[in-house]
Amino acid sequence: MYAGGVNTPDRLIESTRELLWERGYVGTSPKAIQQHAGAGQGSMYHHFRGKPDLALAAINRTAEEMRAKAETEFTGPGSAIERITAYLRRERDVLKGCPIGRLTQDPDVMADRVLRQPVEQTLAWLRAQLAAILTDGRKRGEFDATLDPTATAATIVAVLQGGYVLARAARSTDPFEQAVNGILTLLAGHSPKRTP
Amino acid sequence: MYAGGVNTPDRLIESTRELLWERGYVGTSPKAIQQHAGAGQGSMYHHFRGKPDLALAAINRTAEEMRAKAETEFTGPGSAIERITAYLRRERDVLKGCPIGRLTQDPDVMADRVLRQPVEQTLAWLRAQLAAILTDGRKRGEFDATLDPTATAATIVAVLQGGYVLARAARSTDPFEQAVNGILTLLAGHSPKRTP
DNA sequence: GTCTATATCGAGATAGAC
DNA sequence: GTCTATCTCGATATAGAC
Repeated sequence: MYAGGVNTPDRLIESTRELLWERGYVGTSPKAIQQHAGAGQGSMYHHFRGKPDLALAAINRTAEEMRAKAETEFTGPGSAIERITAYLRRERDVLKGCPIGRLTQDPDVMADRVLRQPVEQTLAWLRAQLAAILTDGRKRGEFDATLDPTATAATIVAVLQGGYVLARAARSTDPFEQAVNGILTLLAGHSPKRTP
Repeated sequence: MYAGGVNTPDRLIESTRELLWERGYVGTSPKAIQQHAGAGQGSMYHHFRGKPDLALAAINRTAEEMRAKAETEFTGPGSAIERITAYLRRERDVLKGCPIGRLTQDPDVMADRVLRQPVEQTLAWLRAQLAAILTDGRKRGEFDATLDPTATAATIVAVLQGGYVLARAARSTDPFEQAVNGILTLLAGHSPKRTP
């Protein structure tokens, strides 16, 4: 109830965000949203045209929030590897997984151009940002020349997304943390300063 | 129709496997399974007690198949890095994702001990196998001492699972392949033979 | 074993009163 | 803006005939 929102449309959006995160699009009913938001049937259909409309508002807000959070770490102080470390080690609700990534498994979301778009864009943006940071780091001599920024960026985002999957399967954050530690160790090994 | 099975129970299981893969547990109805299998209502409920029972049979079969396939690559010829490469680069239906990993996003699956178990076990087994291969590789001098087999194994499985997510979001296999290339390059960089 | 009939419930929405 | 009534389907079965 009262999912953080001030007015009814806001509470409906916040409730939808939470339910989409926990149960996905297919598993979330209008009725469940209404109950979670403490809003009536008529109220919901007054403010939104239906489930897809409400879901779009929820997904957009989540995507925006995700980018804003990542941006503070990406544009923060420190070397490339430090900024990437800050991003990967940020406090997260690991067992709940990624609210955007999980939507890629939702057939009704992926079948809808409009709902799919923020998912597509957000993950593409993440990869691009990390690639830029890696390119920057390579210029500053943090990584050797064999490191491909685009490929490595995809690897890093994949480790996050896959780390969530492993954590959920194990019902433990351990595999997530191991995966993050693993990629950071491997990245450190690509420093030209390394003495084998 | 006729989802590869010979008899009715078999066709029902195969149909369930395909639908679970495409639409998940919540998004798959008994009716859809029956139509896909070309079986009637009564027929399905004669052979299986209901949707969870049928799903369990389907998930178990998928899990078994996944382990069998991975095992041929893990126990194949070649160095540790070669076996890992063979596993990661195997022909896959990348855009469909991992039929086991996707179940971690299914609230009704994760809420059921029995349905959850094969998911949990399969991914744990994968990590353990890769850790063993990495330990072996380190003993043979393929990797330097800083490489942690358990952490790196989690990273590798996460790259796969996350690579699927990125590919689905982009509706392209490119990010998957980039992620795989990225992790393989990073692993190669951890060879003690490397001259920086 | 398979078929059809029937039952209950929830999903997703529209209509019109207040 | 919000509420209640109502509607149509589909989800998920059970029962009993064939």
